[in-house]
Amino acid sequence: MSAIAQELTIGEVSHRSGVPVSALRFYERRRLIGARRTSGNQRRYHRSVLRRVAFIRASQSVGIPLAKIAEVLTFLPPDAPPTREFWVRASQCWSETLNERIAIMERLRDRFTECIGCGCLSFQQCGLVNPRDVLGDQGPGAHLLT
Amino acid sequence: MSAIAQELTIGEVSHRSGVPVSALRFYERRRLIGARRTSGNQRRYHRSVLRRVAFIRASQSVGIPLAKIAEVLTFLPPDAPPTREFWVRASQCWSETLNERIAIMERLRDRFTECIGCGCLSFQQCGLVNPRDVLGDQGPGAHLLT
DNA sequence: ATCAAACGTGAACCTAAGTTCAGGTCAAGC
DNA sequence: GCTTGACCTGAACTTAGGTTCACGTTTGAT
Repeated sequence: MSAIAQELTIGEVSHRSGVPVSALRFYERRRLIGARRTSGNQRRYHRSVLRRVAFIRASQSVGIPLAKIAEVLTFLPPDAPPTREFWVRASQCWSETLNERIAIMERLRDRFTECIGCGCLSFQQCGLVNPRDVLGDQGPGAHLLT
Repeated sequence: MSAIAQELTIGEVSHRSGVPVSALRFYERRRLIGARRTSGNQRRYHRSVLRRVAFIRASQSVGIPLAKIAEVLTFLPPDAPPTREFWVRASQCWSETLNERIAIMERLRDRFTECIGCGCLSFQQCGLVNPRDVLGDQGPGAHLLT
């Protein structure tokens, strides 16, 4: 399969990471990953791309949009394993975010429970249905990040 | 503004709820809300639509997709204030979901922190980058719900 | 009776995150 | 040296959740 030791084809990266080939190409267009090309224009990946891809998927799984992930990935040296420095920076970005989201959801969960208690006679005044104090006035959708 | 007491135009609902008129019409197409029509085909809403809309937005704010919200709204009697029964049912649906999501994010946050400690020499074996045990094999995106 | 503001409709457009497809090229085992 | 599976590209399509637009009708205050 792989010719030169340590270099991976897109199929190998896909298989090892569980991420579809189409998604890998898509991430490349969005500049989240990169690869050198063979003389025949095929992609050849450095092993470290597996870590990048893993990082991307882990981040996505908590709802972080690709654009944000791309920003954080600029801390990661291309074609090299993630440094401790990278982890410190990424973690600063992510865990603040995660903590905020956790807090938002806990508040909402608790308010739901309160609403049951109160029978929601005061629905319109109730914190649950006026979550602006928590979420701000950001329009529709799940504005947990962005 | 309002002619018959308690009936609201779409503009009034929009203004009071903070939800754009276009979104209200969109929710109607998705059968999340409804309204009677005047002889001139304009929408007239029962006051209770404000509660429905508030419920929709509160639910969306924690990432619940409209389709799921629509399901839960079938418990809500049309043109009537939410009953205690409704709250019990909705809360059963939502708080299970919220608890799961909170748990997922806490695990991921903690793993991020671990990764800093470990310098991620074992990145590929690390729980963070192989979150399938947590999220299952659901493909891309934030599969926290659905 | 008039007239502007508010309302109505359908169609097109938008972002995110991809997937699918058509048509063509590369590479490696036999 | 040939063949087949893997790879390439760009374009079109998808779902969610809407927004924007063009164009026509209703309302209700004066």
